[in-house]
Amino acid sequence: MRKNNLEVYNTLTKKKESFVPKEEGHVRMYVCGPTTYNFIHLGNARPIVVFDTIRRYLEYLGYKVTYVQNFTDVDDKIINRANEEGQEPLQLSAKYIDEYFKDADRLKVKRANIHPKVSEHMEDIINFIKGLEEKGYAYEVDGDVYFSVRKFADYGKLSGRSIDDLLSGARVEVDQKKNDPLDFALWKKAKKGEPAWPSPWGEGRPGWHIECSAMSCKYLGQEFDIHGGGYDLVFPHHENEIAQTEALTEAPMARYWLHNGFITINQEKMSKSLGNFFLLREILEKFDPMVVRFYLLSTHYRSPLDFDNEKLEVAQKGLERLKNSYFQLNNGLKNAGSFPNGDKLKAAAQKCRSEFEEAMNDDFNTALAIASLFDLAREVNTYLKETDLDKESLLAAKEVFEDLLQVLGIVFAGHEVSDKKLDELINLAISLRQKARAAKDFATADWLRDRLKTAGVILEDSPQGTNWKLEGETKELMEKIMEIIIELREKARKNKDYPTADLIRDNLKDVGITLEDTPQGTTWK
RNA sequence: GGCGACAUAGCCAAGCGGUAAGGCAGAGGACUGCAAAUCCUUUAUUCCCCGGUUCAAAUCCGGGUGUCGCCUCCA
Repeated sequence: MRKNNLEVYNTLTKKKESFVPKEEGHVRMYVCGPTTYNFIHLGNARPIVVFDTIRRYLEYLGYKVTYVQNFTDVDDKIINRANEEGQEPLQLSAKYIDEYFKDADRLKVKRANIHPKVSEHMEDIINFIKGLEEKGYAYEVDGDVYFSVRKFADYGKLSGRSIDDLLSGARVEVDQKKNDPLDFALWKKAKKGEPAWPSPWGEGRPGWHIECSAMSCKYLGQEFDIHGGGYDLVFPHHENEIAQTEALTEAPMARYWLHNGFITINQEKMSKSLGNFFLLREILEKFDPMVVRFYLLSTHYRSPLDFDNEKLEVAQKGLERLKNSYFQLNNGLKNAGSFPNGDKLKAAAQKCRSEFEEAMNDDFNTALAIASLFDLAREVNTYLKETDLDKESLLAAKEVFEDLLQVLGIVFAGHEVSDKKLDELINLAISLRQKARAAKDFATADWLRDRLKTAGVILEDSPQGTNWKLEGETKELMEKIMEIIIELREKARKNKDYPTADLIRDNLKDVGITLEDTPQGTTWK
């Protein structure tokens, strides 16, 4: 366990507090997940990434984390959508739960320990409501069950409003069935054609808020450590959860309430009702998932984050800088030895780690934490200009780099490989050989054929052109062929045959491969 | 109408009482056969405005102005 003095901003107390879990060394957290009637949009992605990062940092500190994220799979919007599409509601939501995981996986969001669904917790929910009824906090009216808000003295403590404020600002049409306009539904009587479950109050389904109370209680118990979600859940969702849970258990529901700010478009909240939302997968068509993740973490989680393509492009460039540095670091490691010139780098690595931790300890300030990574990248890049590289120092920097990227959930993909690219590369190699043959440079042509053969690409010349066969895995083949092409270009450069060298570089660019000449040799990406 | 948040360079964004991080963009220079990448220098006498507290304020207090959010489903 790392020593820490983590402070988190608690919506409940409206200030930063020292973070102390109820059980030493173990953090229990619950994060409100999506209602699954569509693909997730960027606004949904923010809390997912933010709380995943918080979880990763807690784990980095050495805590055991029990992470629960629910799916709301029984809901009006799901039912409506399913009716429109002539589908079963639960089928529809199951589909979007699948799709949710596809998106979350691409963003490198770790799976929760438990992903409870409403549809699978009817008994827990019903028992919870029964308990409230027994305690006098709930009442039934014609198959509906409501929570008596006025019976719960602390109502409003999370969102900071009084019952009178709520009444004066009420925009809701008063439902005559309720005893009090503020009361909210715990259980809704089934309408015709709706999914319904049997209950002591007849066929019906749960209200929205009760699921989180019942499921968090079931998996995390009383007074769990962190309850998270978007800021728009503070009222009424979380307020109502508190009322239900605390009325029943007579214990605090959660110790720390964390809420992330909104994604905005032109300064306006991105939301389904405004229709100004972007589906995550639309964005992932244009941008690497890691760029999106990096962008989401480049601002403090409680601040609003404005979205447009340009901002993603900036994030992309920034991440690229880190990525270049990280890969050049690995490249430098190949020929590193033991030299006494790495003290500054080692110190920088250590400084980076401590600044990163300090930033994260201050209410998960990822924006500041990322800045420490940029500082390390600069030191690494500077050190890489040395002719003698010290392995131990490079490894120290690499370890910090990797540990911290792991916390952020950023993974740098290695060389992108695909069969299509492999084909293009081989065709390029063949055309280069053809060029040599045309120039009667048979030495080079044969050299190329032999080297390719060793690599697993067998060329066969025929009157119709050159055919080829492959032996081996795509990834290995690509690495080897690149090695050969770079070697070929190196030869040309030595002979000051720059037109050929540049032609090779340009052709590679067309395939989507960029060459970089460094003191340690040429690398590609 | 009630409640709340925020305003920092061309853009994004930290800092939240001790004399303005970081990224992107721009300018100049270095390296390079040319590129790419990288490095160095440079870019806010000042943090929306006006008062106040303090030896000291972007940071605290009061008053404006502007933007946004919640009070209805929302992450």
